[in-house]
Amino acid sequence: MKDLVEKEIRQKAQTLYNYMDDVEAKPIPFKGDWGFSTTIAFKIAGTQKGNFHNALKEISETLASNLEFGKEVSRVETVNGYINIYLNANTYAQNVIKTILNTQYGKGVTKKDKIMVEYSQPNTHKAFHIGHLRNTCLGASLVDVLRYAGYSVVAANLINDTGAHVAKWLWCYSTYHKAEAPPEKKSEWLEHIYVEATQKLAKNPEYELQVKKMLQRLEQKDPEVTKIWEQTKQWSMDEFHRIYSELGVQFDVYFYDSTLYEEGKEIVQELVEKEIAEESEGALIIDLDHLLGTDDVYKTFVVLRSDGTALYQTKDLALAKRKFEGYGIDRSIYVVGSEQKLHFQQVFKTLELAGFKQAKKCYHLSYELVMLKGGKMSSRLGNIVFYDDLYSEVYEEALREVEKRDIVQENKEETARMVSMGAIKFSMLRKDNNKVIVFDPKEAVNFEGQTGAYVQYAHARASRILEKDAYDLNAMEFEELTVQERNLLEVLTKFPDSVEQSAERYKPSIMATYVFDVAKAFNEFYHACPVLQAEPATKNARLALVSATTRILKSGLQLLGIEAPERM
RNA sequence: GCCCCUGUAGUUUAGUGGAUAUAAUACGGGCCUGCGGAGCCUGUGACUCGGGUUCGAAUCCCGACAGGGGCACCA
Repeated sequence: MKDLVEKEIRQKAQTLYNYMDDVEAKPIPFKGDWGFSTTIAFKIAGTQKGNFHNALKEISETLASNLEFGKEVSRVETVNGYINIYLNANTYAQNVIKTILNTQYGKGVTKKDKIMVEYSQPNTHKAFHIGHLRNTCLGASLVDVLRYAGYSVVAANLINDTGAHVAKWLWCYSTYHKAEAPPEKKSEWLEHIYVEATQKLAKNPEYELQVKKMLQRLEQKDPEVTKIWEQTKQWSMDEFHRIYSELGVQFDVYFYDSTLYEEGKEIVQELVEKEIAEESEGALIIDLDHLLGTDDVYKTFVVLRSDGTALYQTKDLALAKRKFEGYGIDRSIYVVGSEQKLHFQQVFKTLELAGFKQAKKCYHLSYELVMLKGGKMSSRLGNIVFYDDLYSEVYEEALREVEKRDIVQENKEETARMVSMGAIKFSMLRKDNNKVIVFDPKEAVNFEGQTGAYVQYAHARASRILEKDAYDLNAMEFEELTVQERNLLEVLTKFPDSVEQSAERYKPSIMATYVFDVAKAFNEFYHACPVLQAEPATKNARLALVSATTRILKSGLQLLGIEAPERM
């Protein structure tokens, strides 16, 4: 409908005023008025000479009187230059509900771009913490949102299974924990050894040499080291797969650092031959500012350690190429924390200098950190909040809540699982990417207000009504629509736009906010408008409306990776 | 010092140039035995400051101020 309104305005603006730009219709911002509004008269008046306000008045009135719509529009009027198009509520409501129930509402048209989204990127030999959780929720949701918006998407993960942190871990393990097997909680145990290594090195810097040696042996595929590495790495991988399955996250491709550094080193050699990379203090570097003619922006970029071992950036150069060459993608998105912004600018600029054409199609989707009240999480300080601990705490709280209600007799554990997972994911997604999340344990176990549980609850309530009676779409007839019905319907019609916005701007937070708005509108409707007790005609119409609402809630939640329980 | 991000009710937050700034939470006051009170209604309360662009600025530009992150062999 919005499209139709926009199209009609665009057409008349063209024929009457030769106005070629795009036209946007927005909802009339006043409570109780249902329809669309456009500010086009302001824009046309702005291009004309003479008195602005006279022109504005004349244009808006001429345009308004020339607009022609079908029976879904009740009237058109102008107010201070705004042109308001009021909807015929009953007819429009019927069409909206039918569209929602009979089509894949909000599903974008198939787009030609194939996009790779790389996210999660856990480090083996370390624990999965709430920082990874934000990344993983964000990436997983983005994949779903982009797919729903019509893109073809490859979900990729990069396992950081080699490098300095692994060498540090292996050193500590083989000198102090030789042949030790992990306990049941592998994740935490792995992390402990890493922390122990860091502490030992801080106290005795002379051990650094041993770690360095370990890294070299690892890269040279020393059989003894490789054997331990493979075994211990597997423990990490087991944990990751368990966690991904709990989160309901799936990847199409797994990349491993350990399979990238050799190719990375070759690329570095080419860069040396092209005189892009040069030697400095034994290491190979790229003086980006010098090459690009900038001043202190891109800094120097180290691409190979002085002992010949690879860095993260060495591998990233190879990975960028492998993505485009191996998967036929048009765009490559890296979901990585904002603290690595400079790193990716350096990687992409280097690729550009090296003549890699798709360098401009690489995009670092940065998001802000998850912090604690006291500041950053750090292994050294031992203040990391692990995913496993967070989950069990929230789960216990959800289970206590569930047990208070006799509506859920069976599947208490399953319901608690859905609710706790929903709470965690929603809290990770509802904020804008570039805002810091300060993790608060009290807030994490809260199921009131702007939370996943609130949205799920609305869905459960709506589902329960539908269990109790059936409706006939063809006989749907609204009498006078109540404010709450109109408001709910208006919110429902915004779904396609929210999908598109989330996808184009890479912001699942838009979908989270949207889904909350739907739940809010539904709860208001629920209290004001009886469904099952209403007169037959109204009951039928309201049942259809409730049904449409559950559809949207479920689809929206799904795009966030959140399940929609029917009872809770 | 340089680069990036963020400044909106006490706190958390929506808002990619349009009318009366969106919610949550906290605090105060209410909700009839009507589909489930993880809910609803109601009151109090906000655009960091100074310039500029524009018919119109929370939104764009410039400059302050405040917080966070990054800047050579970590990822």
